[in-house]
Amino acid sequence: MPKKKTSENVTVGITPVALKEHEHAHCIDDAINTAEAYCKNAKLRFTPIRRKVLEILAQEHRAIGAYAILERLRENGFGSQPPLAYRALEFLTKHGLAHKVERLNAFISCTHPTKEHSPAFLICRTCSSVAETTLDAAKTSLGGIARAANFRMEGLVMESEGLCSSCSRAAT
Amino acid sequence: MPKKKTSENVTVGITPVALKEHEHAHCIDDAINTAEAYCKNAKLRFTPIRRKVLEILAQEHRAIGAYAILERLRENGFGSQPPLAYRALEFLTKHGLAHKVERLNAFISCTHPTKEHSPAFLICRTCSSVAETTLDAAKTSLGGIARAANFRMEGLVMESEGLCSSCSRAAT
DNA sequence: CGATGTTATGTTATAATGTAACATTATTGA
DNA sequence: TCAATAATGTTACATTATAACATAACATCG
Repeated sequence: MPKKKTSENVTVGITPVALKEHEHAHCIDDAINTAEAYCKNAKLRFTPIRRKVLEILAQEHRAIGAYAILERLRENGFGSQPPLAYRALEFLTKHGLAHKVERLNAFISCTHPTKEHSPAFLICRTCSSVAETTLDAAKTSLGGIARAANFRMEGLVMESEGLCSSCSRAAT
Repeated sequence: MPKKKTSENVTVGITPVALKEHEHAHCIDDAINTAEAYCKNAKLRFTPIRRKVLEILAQEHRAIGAYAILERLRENGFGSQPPLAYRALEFLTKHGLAHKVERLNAFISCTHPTKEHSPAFLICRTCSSVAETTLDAAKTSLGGIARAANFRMEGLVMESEGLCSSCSRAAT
């Protein structure tokens, strides 16, 4: 992350949503609260381990690998067998509360939960920050090509690796 | 693949380039010939193992995992240690002669070699066919967002999973 | 309540994917 | 032909992910 100010107030350095300087504690609270409300409404069980995994993810605007999550789980008194992490991640991604960043084989908490969307990511190769934005898959250029080919799109992975604004400036 | 006709003449069922019924032998020859010319021109070494890996990839309009490639290499008298496959794949992807499909952790031969491009893929979840098309990364919706955020895009992963035309029809 | 079906978790084992590191061989170019 | 570079051979291991089955928690309906 470009500039760390305090553990509570972090500069994130990309625009979409993980953007700009912000009270980062809000991100975590928002993610948890939104997930809680969403699960309650949809009659899904927001269990302790699922909550903890989302908390872990929401603590950073970066993607985190399953085994790193697993380590954090262990530190918090949960078991440390891979299925624990993968099952919680499956639940969170299935319901749009988190996403997998394919390019990194790692996971990130969603910054636009509840909204039906195709996520897209800007991944900084220097500071590892990952910013999420949303797309209408059908309106992308690939959507047009798919339509012309009678290909029925069901999911879209769109991720760009490069340099975020801060790191790009620093690299000059 | 939607309909197999003969080993030489295969219906591929998506439009972009792996499109339509075609003399599939041409795909393989083209891939090899283009790669050979490209390497000669760029003074790169198109070694036997690199050639064989490209041949293996070009035999299918599907993505193939590194270990499946490795097995094919072994059948052809090459060694079967992972680095053999990964090094050849690194060479081929670096020079745009093949691509990695991130969603599948697998590789596919490029159908638009030599042209500088951002590849994009339509992946059929039923028949596993993968069709490649090209994009101008900067002109995608994510390109616009990146520009607004001063994010310097260096690479783009764009992959859609869904149903190809044939499988979509069959699923009705 | 209590039986029962369903969902989630615990646990072991293993599969699949990918890389580091170093030795040897081949090729290039002075 | 020598030295530098690039490619391959080889061993070992790191990382990511899942199968399979047992137990526990929860829901709900009689």
